Amino acid sequence: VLAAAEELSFAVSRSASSLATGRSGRIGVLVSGHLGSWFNGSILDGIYATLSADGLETSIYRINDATERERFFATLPARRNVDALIVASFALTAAEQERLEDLSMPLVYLNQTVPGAASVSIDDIAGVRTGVRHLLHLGHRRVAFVRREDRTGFVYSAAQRIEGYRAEMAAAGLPAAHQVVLTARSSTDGEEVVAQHLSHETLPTALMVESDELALSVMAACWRVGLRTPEDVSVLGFDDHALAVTFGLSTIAQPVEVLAQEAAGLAGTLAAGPLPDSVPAPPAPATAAQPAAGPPVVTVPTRLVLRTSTARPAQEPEIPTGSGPRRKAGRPPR
Amino acid sequence: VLAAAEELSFAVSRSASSLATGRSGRIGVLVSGHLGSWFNGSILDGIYATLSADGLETSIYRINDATERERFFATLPARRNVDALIVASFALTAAEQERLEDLSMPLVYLNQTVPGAASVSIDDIAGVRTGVRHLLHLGHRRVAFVRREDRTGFVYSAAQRIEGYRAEMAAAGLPAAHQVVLTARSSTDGEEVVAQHLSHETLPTALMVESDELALSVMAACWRVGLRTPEDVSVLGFDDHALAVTFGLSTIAQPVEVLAQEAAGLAGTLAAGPLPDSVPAPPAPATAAQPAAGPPVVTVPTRLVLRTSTARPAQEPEIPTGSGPRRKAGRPPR
DNA sequence: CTGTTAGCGCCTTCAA
DNA sequence: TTGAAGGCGCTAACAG
Repeated sequence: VLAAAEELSFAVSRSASSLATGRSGRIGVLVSGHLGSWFNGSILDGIYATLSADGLETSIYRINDATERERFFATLPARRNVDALIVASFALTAAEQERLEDLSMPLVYLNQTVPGAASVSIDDIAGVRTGVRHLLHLGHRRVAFVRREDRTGFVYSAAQRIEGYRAEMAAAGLPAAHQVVLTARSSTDGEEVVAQHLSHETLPTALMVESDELALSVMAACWRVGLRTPEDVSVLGFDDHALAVTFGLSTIAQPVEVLAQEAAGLAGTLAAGPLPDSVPAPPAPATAAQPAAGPPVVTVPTRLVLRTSTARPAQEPEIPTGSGPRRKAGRPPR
Repeated sequence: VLAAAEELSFAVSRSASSLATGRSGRIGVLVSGHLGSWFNGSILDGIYATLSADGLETSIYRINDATERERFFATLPARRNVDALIVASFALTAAEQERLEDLSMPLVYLNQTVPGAASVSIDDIAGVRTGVRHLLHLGHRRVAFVRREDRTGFVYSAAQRIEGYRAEMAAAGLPAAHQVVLTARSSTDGEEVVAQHLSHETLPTALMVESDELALSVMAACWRVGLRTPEDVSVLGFDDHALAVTFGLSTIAQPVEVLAQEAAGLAGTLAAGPLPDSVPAPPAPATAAQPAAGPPVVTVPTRLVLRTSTARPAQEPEIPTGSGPRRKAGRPPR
């Protein structure tokens, strides 16, 4: 009997087994934007890898614009079709978060912390602070931050990164007046950034860029007009995009594989837990004992990766680095 | 009644409906390698977009190594879990193709033509021929081809591209002796390519590179050693990677969105056709009339996209371009 | 045209 | 330990 099954390479129908067991063996991933973008692609790959190792499938829910966003939260297509949902998208509104609660299935937020919900994220602000600190320690004082305009109403955790810049600059005694923010309209808008950079009264010597994609575009635009990196300007990115290594871009690495693995593992575990009541549960009585520990909130560390786009500024800084012996100026190490 | 359903944002269970109807509303996509790679990501995005417009879901089957490859074809997990399969991976062996036939579900090959099967692909060879022709018309004679070593037993349609180079060079009266092939070990191995390039007795003036990813790596390596593009060497890529525009890489554009859309549309249509017999059909009698037309085989055109990495060679070519009046040498147009 | 019912394929429970 | 049966939620066929 088994031999025959083997012979015909019988595969169980997930539909039928799901109907019988009440679980679909599927984890949903809510993403926004292009699936082929560096972040989405990497996250998807990591999630797929760890889920498939557990025999689970990955279901994608992609939201590209306001209409799709509205419809997703109106119809909640994930309901009863996945066992858990990983939210790896823009920042949700409170109303949207509540709506997802209605799903009565485990939720895992990725790069987005929600009170009372499981999440796994990096610390965007700490990451940027590390990056800016690195530039300051190299001797830079005129450090600009390069950000990207918010797109169509979608806010990402990356939008917080500028706060890390502000905080670290302020901590170094370089408050608002010394801070310079350059703004790109899109991630490929390096030209505009260089234009703003070159228009500034006192040329920044280093650029902390919100994302690698934008940083690469900025570097390319620099080179086009003859600005060398790091000789004329240091450029530091954020993400560790696949092509950062190709172009020698120093960056704050965001460990997407770890992020994805943690989120997927968590989602898988939670999904394997007790089945949610099929009938909408009545509001929990106020007397119910609170669960001892809240849902897991994991933060994975970022890491500064030095390549060849950052170095000490060409001129000796006017302000000494601070404590420690004053070092002799030398050629920045390659 | 309907109001109540609306209220609770009821969503049908795909599992149950699939069990009842015999169709899962799901299309499988077989891919290999990293889901976040430019090609996989773009294809997935396009497929997802057109499928979801038809209310279909996308199921990913990713094969990363020989073990996974073997297991996929042994267990055929797609069986009974998707309504059609899009094969967007390495070139399948004849045995593997036959195995997929066992699934008795519609198959659509993407960038891979299989006799008797539906497929949608670009013409890799014609694409490269166009690219090489462009370089020859610019006046280049010492045109090298840059390829990537086969990885672990996975052969991709891109491996044929070198044939386009050979053919076009030969057609231009530049046979084997004039042809130069540089080989990279990986897509990020530009250094090695430039090393080989600079070691060659007579320096090629143009490089036709198998893929944009590799071309970007080659350009970066060129710049690192002071070789300018296109002044010192023209570089032409293949794909139209998202970052090609950022770095001004001229390229043969492969319209992935179209590819994906066609494949998904085809798969959706075929999946909507008659249900396959659930009992394995007996071998068709030899007398059965052949269906009039074979399955659809669509070829989508590639397109030369000129940016700033290709130009006329610095020196006047030794051999005149051929027919037509000899033009005066001038600065290559930017 | 609306209301009822059988059954899709699998899992789990209960009986043998 | 092995075998038979009910039901998961939905659809389609059928009866009213």
